[in-house]
Amino acid sequence: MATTRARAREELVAEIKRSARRHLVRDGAAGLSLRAVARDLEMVSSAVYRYFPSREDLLTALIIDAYDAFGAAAERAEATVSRDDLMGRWMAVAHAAYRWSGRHSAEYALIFGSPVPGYRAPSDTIGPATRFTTVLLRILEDAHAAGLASPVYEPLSAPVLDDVQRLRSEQGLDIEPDQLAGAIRAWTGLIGLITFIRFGHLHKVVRDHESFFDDSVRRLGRSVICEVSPPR
Amino acid sequence: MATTRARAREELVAEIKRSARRHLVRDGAAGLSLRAVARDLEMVSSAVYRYFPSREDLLTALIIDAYDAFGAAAERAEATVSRDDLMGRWMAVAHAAYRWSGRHSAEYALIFGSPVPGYRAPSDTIGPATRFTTVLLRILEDAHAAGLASPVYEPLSAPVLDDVQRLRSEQGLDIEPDQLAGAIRAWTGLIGLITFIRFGHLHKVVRDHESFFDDSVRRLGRSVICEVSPPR
DNA sequence: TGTACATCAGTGAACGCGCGTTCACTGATGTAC
DNA sequence: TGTACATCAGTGAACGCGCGTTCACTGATGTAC
Repeated sequence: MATTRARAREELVAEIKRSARRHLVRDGAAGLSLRAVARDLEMVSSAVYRYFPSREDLLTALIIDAYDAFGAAAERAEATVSRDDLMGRWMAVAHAAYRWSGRHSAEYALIFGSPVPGYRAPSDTIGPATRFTTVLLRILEDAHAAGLASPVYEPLSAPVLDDVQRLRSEQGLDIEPDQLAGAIRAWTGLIGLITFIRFGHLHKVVRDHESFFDDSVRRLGRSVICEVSPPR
Repeated sequence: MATTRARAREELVAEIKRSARRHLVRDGAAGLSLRAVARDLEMVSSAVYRYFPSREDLLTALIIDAYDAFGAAAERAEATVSRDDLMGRWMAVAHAAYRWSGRHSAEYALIFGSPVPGYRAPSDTIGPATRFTTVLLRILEDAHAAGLASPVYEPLSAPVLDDVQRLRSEQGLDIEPDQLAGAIRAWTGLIGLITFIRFGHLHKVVRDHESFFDDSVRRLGRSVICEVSPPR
């Protein structure tokens, strides 16, 4: 049974992170301040140190939470689509990522924006970071199994093939190297596209960002997933 | 004739920016400090105000310079390739952008990284920002003129078509809407890819970043430019 | 070419603010017997 | 169930540091006649 103290602790940790996330929006990661958070919660600044040993640890916790929430949003969206609608699953995940990046712009910038100067992410962040890519990989594995992986128009260059084969055996993935390379390109393209749009580089170019996103992401998906079974 | 004073002023403006760029590397945009710059140049902090009326103005100058240098690097690289080697021109520009982003990581983050909290870019930054895209567009216009624009496999959705047509007439571009949309996707893909790699998201995935970049960017290029003339 | 005045560069002090982190302490909660 | 001790949460003061910006001032450079 959790003691009163343990429950109070959990709640306060959550409140600190909530407050920190709010400050992130206004001041960015570099401007996140323990003192500001303490003021928010009406505690004395040194009290925060009972919960996070340093500013950097708080930042790490926020990064982990952000990766986790980002991955969870993808999982939820993907779960609503029928298993064999592979393109539908890709589009659902992509749109979930796009929407999440809009609703949590500061947290998105925290994980996909400029590296925070002087901050080195500890290894704890790796696990949560893979939650999102795992969803993508599952779609691709299913496409591979269903024979719906896109045909290869262009062979990989030798160094890329090497890299991909190493990754494949390291992770024990049941996908052809060409397809795995395609998956990495699709993933890279998706995050790159979201980052580019959310950081404002399309502002004076395109008005309807969401439609442009949809169009681009569908093409990315098609480079990896066939929508109709190939003729036998 | 430039007076002694005017020349001294130009030099000091340049030195201040040089110093500021160095600080950018260590502390990021949010941490850029006029006082640190002043210490660097062994002047009193208030003296910097003779050259830049505020921290924000210095930041703006750095952003303008960064866009400008980025565009200039692209221009130089593109100029070394024969005019009718369209794919070669695309690859040259892409690799120049990639190399520049590595050699000037702080400045790259300044223009393509997370928005600086509380900073609103003035309209002076728009001009320099288009220098790079102008290079890309010229390649595409030449491809169009030479009949080497890639075939269209998939029509644009209505809202994207609208956006692109508006842009085409606004900018007076001599490119088909489908091709222009492709150009925007290629540009977005290029910067998205560079950002993704430079901000470290491929670290544990792929070892040979440059080869992966080359492979991805070549595919991006092929979606817009044919390498051989289509049969008549 | 020489002088009178205007402009500009740089100084030094100050204002008012913020920050991360440490430390000795008080009082409350939890645990072992 | 009750007591003794250990653990933990939160306080308040302090250390030592940083920041942007303003302002009255001195002395050098530029300009107009």
